[in-house]
Amino acid sequence: MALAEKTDKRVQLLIAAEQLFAEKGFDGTSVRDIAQLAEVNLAMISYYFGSKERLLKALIEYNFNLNIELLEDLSKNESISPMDKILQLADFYVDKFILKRRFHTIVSQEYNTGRSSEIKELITNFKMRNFERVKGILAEGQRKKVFRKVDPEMTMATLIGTINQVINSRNMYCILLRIDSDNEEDYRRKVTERLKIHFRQLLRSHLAAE
Amino acid sequence: MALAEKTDKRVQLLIAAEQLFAEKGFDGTSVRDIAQLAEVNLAMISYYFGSKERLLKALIEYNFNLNIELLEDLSKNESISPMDKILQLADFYVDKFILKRRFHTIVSQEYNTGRSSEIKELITNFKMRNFERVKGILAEGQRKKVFRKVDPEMTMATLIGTINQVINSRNMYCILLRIDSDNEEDYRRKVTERLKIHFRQLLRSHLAAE
DNA sequence: AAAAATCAATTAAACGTTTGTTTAATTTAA
DNA sequence: TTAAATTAAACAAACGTTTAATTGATTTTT
Repeated sequence: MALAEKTDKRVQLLIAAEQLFAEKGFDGTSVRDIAQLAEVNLAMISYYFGSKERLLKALIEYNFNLNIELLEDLSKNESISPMDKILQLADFYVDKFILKRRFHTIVSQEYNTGRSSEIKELITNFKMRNFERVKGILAEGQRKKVFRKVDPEMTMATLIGTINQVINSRNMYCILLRIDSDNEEDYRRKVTERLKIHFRQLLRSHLAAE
Repeated sequence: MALAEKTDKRVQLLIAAEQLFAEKGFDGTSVRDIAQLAEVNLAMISYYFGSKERLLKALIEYNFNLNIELLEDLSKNESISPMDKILQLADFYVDKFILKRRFHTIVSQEYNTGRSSEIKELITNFKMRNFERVKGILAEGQRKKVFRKVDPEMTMATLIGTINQVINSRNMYCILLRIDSDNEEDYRRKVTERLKIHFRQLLRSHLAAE
């Protein structure tokens, strides 16, 4: 708690907001909830971010700008086969989405219901960048005759949709996979492994040329 | 006639609530919004449903109890091969989820952020029923040596997750698939077809025994 | 080096709206 | 005449945001 007091209050607010927006939704969370969890005066939200909505925007912008260069490297790497490339990409998405599951839950919610077109554009751009990356690998694989012809948009929907489904139905998959919902570390490890194995089998048979 | 008029305003409220909850979220929608769109006095919400939350519960219960017998028939039918059975089930889910996309968006939102444990249990039960159905077909296919061994929980996540991804990122897929977002009928036809073809290819290669 | 000035950080309190719900009166239908 | 349906108005509580005052630390002036 002494460490928390030392930390920047701006960061404390972002952390608290991420947790609460994911658990109760943007409109279901009051600025007083956030301030209380962050142990910060509620006026600091306006002071640092201007408004509750700009706090959300800052949260989204910060998370979207993480790890982008990591993915660029993978896409350009010529020494990896398309199949390994897509499997590594799937692993990357699994790791990142599961690790930041709260944030990605917020993104899912906000893309539908959010009233801010600024935020919607942010999310659309992020999704587009990800899709272009997948589409590029699929095209490369087809050019090299190691992938068969598939629907790139639907394949993307399957990749991201499967992960989102597991994240956004966490309660259910904790029951099905017999995972203690309170043990976040155990949840992360088990779900990550199951998803990666599933994708290895699914993507191989879906993409491999006959 | 008399009965229809009696429940008329109740139905109008349910229809308006479905649209608004899907577009702006449960907490983002006020009872005044709903009453205005339904052209009904806002006190009628408490009169008919008791509260805003019980209105949501009524909406969910009503939609979950549709088409259940239709699915039971398919599962029990012994004259259909497991592969055709799972493909018909996928088609069924695609049709139903796309047709009732607004409702299923609400379900996705509310399963994470909703504070009512009653509603969460409703949704869990619905998801469980669907999973048991899929799991049964997968087991039958493996018993008859026409399916290989796959992860049932993850396969379910892929099936429902892919559809949900398309529904919950509607903006994005309208851009990608060059669909006029305002033409609901065109959207429904094109997305439904793309999803069904994709599933036919994906599930066949994923499930077929070598 | 002490005092004064400056500016960002922080606070409690108050602001005007909007929220979901209830009330009590009135209309409608049987 | 009775009960259900419908209404406008009122309710307290919660909402996001702003205010004006105060603190704390750093810089400037004396």
